[in-house]
Amino acid sequence: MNSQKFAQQLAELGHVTRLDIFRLLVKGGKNGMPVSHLQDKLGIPASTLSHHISRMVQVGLVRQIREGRLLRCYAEYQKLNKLISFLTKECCIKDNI
Amino acid sequence: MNSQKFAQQLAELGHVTRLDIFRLLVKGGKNGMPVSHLQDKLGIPASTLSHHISRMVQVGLVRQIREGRLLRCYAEYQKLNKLISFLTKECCIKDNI
DNA sequence: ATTATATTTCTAGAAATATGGAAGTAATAT
DNA sequence: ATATTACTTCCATATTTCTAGAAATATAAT
Repeated sequence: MNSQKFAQQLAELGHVTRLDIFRLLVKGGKNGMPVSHLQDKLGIPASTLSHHISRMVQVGLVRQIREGRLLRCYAEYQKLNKLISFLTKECCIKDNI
Repeated sequence: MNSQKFAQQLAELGHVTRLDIFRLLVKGGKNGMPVSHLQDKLGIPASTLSHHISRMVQVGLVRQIREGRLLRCYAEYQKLNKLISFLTKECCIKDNI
C-alpha cells in the first residue's frame, strides 16, 4: 500500500507557505503562475520560495514549464484529487455504518 | 482566513505513522480504539505512539476518552471532513472555469 | 499497601526542515 | 561580449520533529 506517497503529499501541503503557493497556483488555473509572480504575492526570499516549490514538485503536486526566462508553475489537480479521494475513502466512509 | 489551522492538520496527517493511526481509528468507527490496541497493531514503542497521538489531539483530529485504565481514541470525522472541504473548495473548483 | 497494567512526561540524541544570503546558471536584451 | 532578469543551488544556522528509554502518573486488582 502506498499511503507513504499520500503522507508525503499531505506533509508538503502541511506548511502554510506551501499551502499558500498551491492555492495561488490554483487561482492561476490553466495559466499557472511564474515563480516571480508567486514571489511578488508572497514576499519571501527567492531561495526560500524555490525550496518550497521544489518540494512540491518532488511529490508531484506542482509541475513546472520553462517559458524563456520565466518558470511557469502549475497545480497538479489530478494529484490533489487522488489525495482527496484517498482521504475520503480511507478515512471517512466507515463512519456511515 | 485560517488556512494555518488546516495546514497544521495536513502536516499531522503527513506522517506515515500518524496517517496509519488515523486510518486505524477510522476502522474502529464509533468504538474508536484504545492506545494499547493501536500499539499492538503498529508495534512501536509506547512513548513514540503517545507522542504522535498527542499531536493529532492537539490539532483536533483525534479525541480521547478515558475508560478505566484504557484511553480510548476516536477519529474526529467532522474535522477531517472540514479539511477535505477546504481542499476541495480552495484548491480544485476554479479548474472548471 | 502492593502490584500490575496503561499511558504519559521527561530527556536527549539524531535526523529533517526552514530560512535566507551568496554564488551559480539559464535565457534574453543591449 | 556583457548586462539584466529569473531562478536555482550551495551553504550555514536555527528550529522542529522523530524516536525511544527511563521515570512518573493513573487506575484497577489482589
